[in-house]
Amino acid sequence: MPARIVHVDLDAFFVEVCRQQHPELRHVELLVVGGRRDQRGVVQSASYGARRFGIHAGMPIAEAVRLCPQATFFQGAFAHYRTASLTVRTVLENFSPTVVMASLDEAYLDFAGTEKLYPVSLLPVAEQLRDKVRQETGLDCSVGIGPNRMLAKLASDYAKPRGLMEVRSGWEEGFLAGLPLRALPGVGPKTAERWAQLGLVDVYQVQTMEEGSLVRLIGPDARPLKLRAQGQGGTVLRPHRLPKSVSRETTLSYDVRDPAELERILALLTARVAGQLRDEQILARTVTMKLRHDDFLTVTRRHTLETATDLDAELYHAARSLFRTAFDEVRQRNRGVRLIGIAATNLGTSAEPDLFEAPGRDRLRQLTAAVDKVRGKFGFNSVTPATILELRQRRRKS
DNA sequence: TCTGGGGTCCTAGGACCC
DNA sequence: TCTGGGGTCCTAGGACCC
Repeated sequence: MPARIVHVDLDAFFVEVCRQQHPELRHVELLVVGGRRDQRGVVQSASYGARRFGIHAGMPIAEAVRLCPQATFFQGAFAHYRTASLTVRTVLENFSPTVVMASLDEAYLDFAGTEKLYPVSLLPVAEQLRDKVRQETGLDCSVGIGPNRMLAKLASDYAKPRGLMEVRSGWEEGFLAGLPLRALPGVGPKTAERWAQLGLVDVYQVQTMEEGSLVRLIGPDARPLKLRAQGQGGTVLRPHRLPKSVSRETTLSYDVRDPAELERILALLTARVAGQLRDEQILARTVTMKLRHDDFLTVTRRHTLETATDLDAELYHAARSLFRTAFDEVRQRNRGVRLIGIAATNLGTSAEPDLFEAPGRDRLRQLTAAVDKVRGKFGFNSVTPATILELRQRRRKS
């Protein structure tokens, strides 16, 4: 019995959520969301009208401005996206017990075991699902149905916007034959370009080529590519996975050369990461610090701790010494810093307390718990390191 | 045109151990 | 004094996704 996976993809999600939150944007046909027109950044999502000017997600804001100066540029709020996404999820949960959000605007649903209920096609359910999402959230979506995740997703891509598409088992190769390799998940711009240089552009070519020739042409990627071109893909949906990393990074509005200022920002980002770790009851053993020089050279430095932690002070201690090492290079190259970030990886649960905790750590933990309590009541910014306060005041003055 | 922020997964080399 | 092979952990970087 082939699996039955449904992929739901919200149409222009960020744009539509912004319209809902800001009525003055409702009738703006050329709307670009992601940043203001004078800000550093990239397009998060563009209205279908703006897309006709060639604007798409991932494009630098400055280029979008050049392509369509008359468009409205808007920066939305993450909290609104998250709320909308949770509402959609709730609607979807009425259709299947297994709903896995792949991102804020995408979900996979498992319809295994519904063969008696819907013996031939899931299209009628998909239609109900689309209408229900529209009715409950005001958002449009496209729905793809397939015998695995890859085909369900490609089907929803094909159906966009507001469409439905089902790839029944037996039709996989026929459906894929019309697509470029670039459409396959995992084939990004670099890989597509490399293969194009070798004359390999379309899925159809991979389907018809003998595996031996394909191996000689592109090497060890041949076998997995061949399988995907034939329509094979994962069928298991795994909900509630422990995250592999928790990170915060920020591109500064101007390039910074003062290490003290960067350390203050690093402290703030670290506090956010540590707060999330405690929220989710996760401990981290590895701290990664990231710097992007103003010429876009990007450097990471990481350190693995003796003992896993979720405490600001311990994470920051590691992050700061990594920063100091990495900043030497910035100085030697005589550059500024464009981006700074921190990631916690090597994660595990903090379910059971450590009976052999180092002395002194207990007090640090109590202090942190007190801070979390205040933040729980009054918001994250109600408690900040003194160094951050100074940063805020300076920003306010400038 | 001047390139976000949050992630996942993979590779490759070196240290270290048996 | 010139050396294996496998496993695991660590670091750094890169491709990719939305």
